[in-house]
Amino acid sequence: MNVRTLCLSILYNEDATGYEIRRQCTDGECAYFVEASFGSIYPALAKLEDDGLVTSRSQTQDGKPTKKIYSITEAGRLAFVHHLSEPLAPNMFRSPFLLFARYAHLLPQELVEERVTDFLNEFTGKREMLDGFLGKHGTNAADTWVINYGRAMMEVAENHLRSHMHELITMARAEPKKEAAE
Amino acid sequence: MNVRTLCLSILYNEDATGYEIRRQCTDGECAYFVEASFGSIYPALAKLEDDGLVTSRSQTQDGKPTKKIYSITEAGRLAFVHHLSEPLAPNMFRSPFLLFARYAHLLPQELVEERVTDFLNEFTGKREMLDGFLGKHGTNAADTWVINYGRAMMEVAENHLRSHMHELITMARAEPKKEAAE
DNA sequence: ACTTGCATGTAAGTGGTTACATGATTGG
DNA sequence: CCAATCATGTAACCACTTACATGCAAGT
Repeated sequence: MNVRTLCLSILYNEDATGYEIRRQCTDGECAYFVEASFGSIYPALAKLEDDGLVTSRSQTQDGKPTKKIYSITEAGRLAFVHHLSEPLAPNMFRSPFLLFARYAHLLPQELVEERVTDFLNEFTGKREMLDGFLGKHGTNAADTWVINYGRAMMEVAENHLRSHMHELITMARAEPKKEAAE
Repeated sequence: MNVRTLCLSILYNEDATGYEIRRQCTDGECAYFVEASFGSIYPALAKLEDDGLVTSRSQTQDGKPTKKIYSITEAGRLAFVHHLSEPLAPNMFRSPFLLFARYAHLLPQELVEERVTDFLNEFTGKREMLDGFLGKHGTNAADTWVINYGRAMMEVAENHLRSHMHELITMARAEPKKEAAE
């Protein structure tokens, strides 16, 4: 699932600038399962325009830079639906934390505690963000379904961690780091 | 968390060949949160050897190709622990399926049903794989912790999907794809 | 005075993947 | 006879990230 498709998915619902698309990827409802930076969004939009899948118009604003608003074309809508009909790329979950956790016994306790707390907070933050979206206007049934799925996942992660984080922390080296050479 | 660190993490516990490292990434206990292909593992091992973090010896076998067994050095162990002590890269979860799900209403019902079933089966498969590791020898406390964490996540994903997949399927277009032009 | 938000874009670099090249052995 | 497993490695390619370049306005 490349950035081009991601842009089409957002433009399917409403016109947007590159900047707004990026904001949706950072703070929007799909922030927990997609990612994209400016460096990939702007070239993606330019290419989509070359291919006739989107059009753009510039809008000057006072006090703010001119923005370039993109709209999806009929060809863009078709291409997007066609893309969704093809086999999906695999879901990927990569967790440096879980790799870290496997070696908890090699590391100082404070560090393990800090990392596990960060990990927990990540989920708490994301769950709260998703909660925020549920109350909002203009959220259709499918969006709500996706948000609820995310919520369910964040919730177990939180609960599981709260119940079991101390097991991991007690596996860590009790002595402070500097005494390791003794 | 790059492939070099991944190789060190495996070699920390036991000697291995590039081929075996890749197998552990595909079928091993950390298969659900890391990934690496031959094209990244072999160059990574070569570079680790250049840097003196691993050593290798060749072993001829009859009926099978000669293999190159890598061992971690003391410098490699230190580098690995040092790497774990540094700030962790963010966890990443990317799900083309969830993007797909948001547009269920645009797609034919059979397709949505197929994709959601594939998604469910992915979790069932992974949970079964993790169950298999729990019964095994030589699994230390931290590994068991990580496996249990994974199990917990797979389990809710499964249960949530089984309970809610039909909601998503009913959002899909009831008519078959080919009649879309009518 | 400094940072943040708005806004677009490019260039260099990275960290991979995919496909290719090679080849013996075993099992269906 | 074909596919899969074992086994190593390279080269071309790709998608994306990071840092850079630019600049004004509003808030702290």
